[in-house]
Amino acid sequence: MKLATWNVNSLTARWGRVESWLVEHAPDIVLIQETKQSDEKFPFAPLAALGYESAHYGQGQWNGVAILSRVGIEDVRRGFGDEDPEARLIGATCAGLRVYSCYVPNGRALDDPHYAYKLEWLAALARILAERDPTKSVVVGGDFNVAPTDLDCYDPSLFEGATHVSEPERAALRAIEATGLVDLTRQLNPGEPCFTWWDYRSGSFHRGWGLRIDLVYVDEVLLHKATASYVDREARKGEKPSDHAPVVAEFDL
DNA sequence: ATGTCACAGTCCCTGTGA
Repeated sequence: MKLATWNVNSLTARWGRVESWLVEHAPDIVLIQETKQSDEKFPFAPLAALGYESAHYGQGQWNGVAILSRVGIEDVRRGFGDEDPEARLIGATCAGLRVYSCYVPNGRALDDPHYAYKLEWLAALARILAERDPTKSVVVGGDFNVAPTDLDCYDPSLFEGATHVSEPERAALRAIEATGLVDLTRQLNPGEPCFTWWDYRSGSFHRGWGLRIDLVYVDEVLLHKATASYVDREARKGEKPSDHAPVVAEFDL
């Protein structure tokens, strides 16, 4: 079973690249972030032609998350509950696995109200994961907008006082891990940076100025069934790429 | 620390968000 997570930075702008990537890599389950589409614009039919059922939580101009599955999609949950101001979380059950696609708020700056919203959002995610059905394996993937450790940042000295690396954000990730989850890409690639995002500006990708902020959390059962987790840097190259590369996880179920 | 990209509306430029 092959699962991928990818912040596409507008599915409208990225459709051609996403379609060819799905054909080439043939993942079974795909977690998408930043579709930047309403549900009306989401390409349900073209995805169905590729063999994927889809669930989308769209907002329009900003945010928007989706799950694509070739192995069934049931019990879709959009957001945390009744007072979700932004479309950043969708969950579904695919082939018996509970999967979540997450687009964690950026935070903008440590003194910005959006940073407090980011921490509250991560705490809400930890709460629903703590309350999950413990008999069902879970995958929580997406753009977390947090580099879990300094290894996940190309130059920590440039990020002092910035978002994405602050201690409260990292503690919020540890609270998610404390519900029984493991950062799969890091677990399978100890010591390797495995960056997933590079700023469009300044030729960051070619200079290696990246962060690892797109993460795949799995429970212990799935950890032991995992055979690989890697970043497809090829998808960050060429014409009109997203600023994020897909992260892939493979399991022998 | 910025040599970019995508979006919508003010609509072929500008402000916002990343």
